[in-house]
Amino acid sequence: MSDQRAGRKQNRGPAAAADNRRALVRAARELFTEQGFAVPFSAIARRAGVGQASLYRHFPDKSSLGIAVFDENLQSLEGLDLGLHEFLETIAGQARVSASLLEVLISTQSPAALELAARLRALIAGILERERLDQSVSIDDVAAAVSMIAFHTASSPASDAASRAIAIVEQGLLPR
Amino acid sequence: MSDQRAGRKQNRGPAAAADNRRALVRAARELFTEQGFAVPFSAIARRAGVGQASLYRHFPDKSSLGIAVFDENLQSLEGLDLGLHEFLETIAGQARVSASLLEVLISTQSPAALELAARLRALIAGILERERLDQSVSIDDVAAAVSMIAFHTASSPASDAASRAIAIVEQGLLPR
Amino acid sequence: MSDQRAGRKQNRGPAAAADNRRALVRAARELFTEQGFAVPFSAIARRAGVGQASLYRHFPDKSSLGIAVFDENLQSLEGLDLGLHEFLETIAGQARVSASLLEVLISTQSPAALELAARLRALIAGILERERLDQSVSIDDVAAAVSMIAFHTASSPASDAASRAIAIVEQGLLPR
Amino acid sequence: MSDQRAGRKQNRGPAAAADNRRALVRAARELFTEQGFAVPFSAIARRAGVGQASLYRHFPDKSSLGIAVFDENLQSLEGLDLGLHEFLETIAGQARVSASLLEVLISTQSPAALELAARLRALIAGILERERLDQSVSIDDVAAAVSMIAFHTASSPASDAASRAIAIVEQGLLPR
DNA sequence: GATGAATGAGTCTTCATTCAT
DNA sequence: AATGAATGAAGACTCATTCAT
Repeated sequence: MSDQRAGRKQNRGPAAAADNRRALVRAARELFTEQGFAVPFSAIARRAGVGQASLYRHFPDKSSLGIAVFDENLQSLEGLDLGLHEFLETIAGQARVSASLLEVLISTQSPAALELAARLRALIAGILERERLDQSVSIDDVAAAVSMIAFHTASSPASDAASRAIAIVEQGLLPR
Repeated sequence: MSDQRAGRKQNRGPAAAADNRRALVRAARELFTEQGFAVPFSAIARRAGVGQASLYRHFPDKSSLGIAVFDENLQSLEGLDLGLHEFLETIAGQARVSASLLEVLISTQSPAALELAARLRALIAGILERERLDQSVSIDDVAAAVSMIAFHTASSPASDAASRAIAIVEQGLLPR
Repeated sequence: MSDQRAGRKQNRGPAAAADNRRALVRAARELFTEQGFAVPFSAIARRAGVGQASLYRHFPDKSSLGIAVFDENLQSLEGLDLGLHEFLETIAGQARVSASLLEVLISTQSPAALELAARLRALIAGILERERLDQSVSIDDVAAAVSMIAFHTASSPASDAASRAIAIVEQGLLPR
Repeated sequence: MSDQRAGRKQNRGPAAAADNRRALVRAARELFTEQGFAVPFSAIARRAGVGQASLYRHFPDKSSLGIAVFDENLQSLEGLDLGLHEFLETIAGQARVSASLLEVLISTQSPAALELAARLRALIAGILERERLDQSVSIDDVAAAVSMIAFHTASSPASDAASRAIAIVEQGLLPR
């Protein structure tokens, strides 16, 4: 009778920490996409193949997980120098995740969340500058547009929900 | 203190039926406003001061309650001959409720829900006619605008969320 | 506005009493057949098209309803002068109801229930006499056989459950 | 009295898993015996002294618990090389449990349930071979006999219900 | 005497969170 | 530091029974 019970996962020790973290963030992104931010916290650990308590060690609550997902999303966007239209399409393309992350921003006042909000605004500012819109379009307007597109697209079953929302909002933002 | 055990509510008999129904719809509207559509179904009975089973007798599920609230809202709007702007402001003014009702429409395919959807479209059609916009603005666009405004305003803590969203969307709808 | 609310059943007064009683017994028999004795008491009133409280007035509990059904069954059997085989087949043919009624007999000690038990034994005694088996087969044995057939047939999904059970039990009863 | 609030149970950690499983199966057997298969699922957790959710972790529904009890029963029988009479007496001796397990077999089509049914038939086949009855008595007949004995004995308050049922059925099975 | 609505207790099931190993 | 099992508190839903009309 060995010490290791069948079916019990190897305890790989500290070395697993980074791997686990990555797996958790990936699982969270998948589940936010499939089921929205309301997924059971425990489902994320299961999907990641990680123990329940390890999830709590890395992320004490769902918000902190959302922040980690958000952070990755921002990082990839920050490298792209997108135009406004592509930016909005990217948001809409991951509408379920985008909406989840906005929920986090709304419900959390942690420094980490505030920092993300600031980075999002900086990202928008860069886009506006690049498109020479920074005189006519405010960051707040674009932020509102992002929220409208994300929540609407995430909720609507219509296949053209995203493109319709983008079309309306884009015309709504541009100077007459 | 009478012989009657405190906490046990009087059974007012069938006469209470209409009162109870009204109280339930009112409580639902309040709680949808305060906490969104995700509010526990049982909380509505509690708020209405009505037994759990009575809630189920009147409304077998949360959707049917949402439909009742929606129906009242539509009825009041149908009498008003609003303009587009006032219409959108009304939606935004009860954003939490509006968003809840849209969730019902999305998640339910019952005949009652479909009828409400049709009435909502008819309401929009009337507005577009009255404003002579029916050639240039589609009902689908306005419906999407309603959804965007409702979900965004319901989610955003910013005090000017509604007016900003309406401004963007209104310009986005109008013909260039 | 008349006194009579739409959808509210006419209160036919005392004249309805006998009709209601009949409808309740019939509904009980149907539901015992379809779903067994465990059907919700309230379902019986609904099926009978009778108010909940009227059910309670006629039959204060499910046992008393079962007794009424049982009584009708016995009355029809008492007029038939069946042979043992036909008797057992009749039991098996209404296995769900038979099992329900046996449950009543087991769980109730009311005079009415005891009287039914006595009548059932008398019925069996008559059969044994007619078949000249009263010297070799005891009433208790037949009663046990009835119970075995009823409960087994009521429970088994096999299509030949009844005939198999009858065959076994019949050979088991007869003198070697 | 320690600092720990009374009523809050120690969390013994994973080490308790096997103990809990055993306690649950034992509690289920007891309660099936005392109250039949209709016993509330939650009562089993209470009797076992185990949290509600732990019960669900080990056994997602009552059927799977019934299968575990059944499995233990079969295992003990499989080692005994019983004769037909002793076999039937064993069934009758635990009639309430036997009847509960038959209910599981009837209501469930899971692979685990089908496997148990197969093992039961194999057990019967072995008995018939050992008693040189395999030419004259079918497995189906014995299975029906088991069901009749179990359900009848489980239901009947008569003290001699089991022996009477066995006597009838045994003569009914044997070749004339 | 009939009606059907009201009531709260009880059961099932899931979830966030904690803990021994 | 990871693991997965344990915990009890909610929430959904149903039922037997009672009551005003």
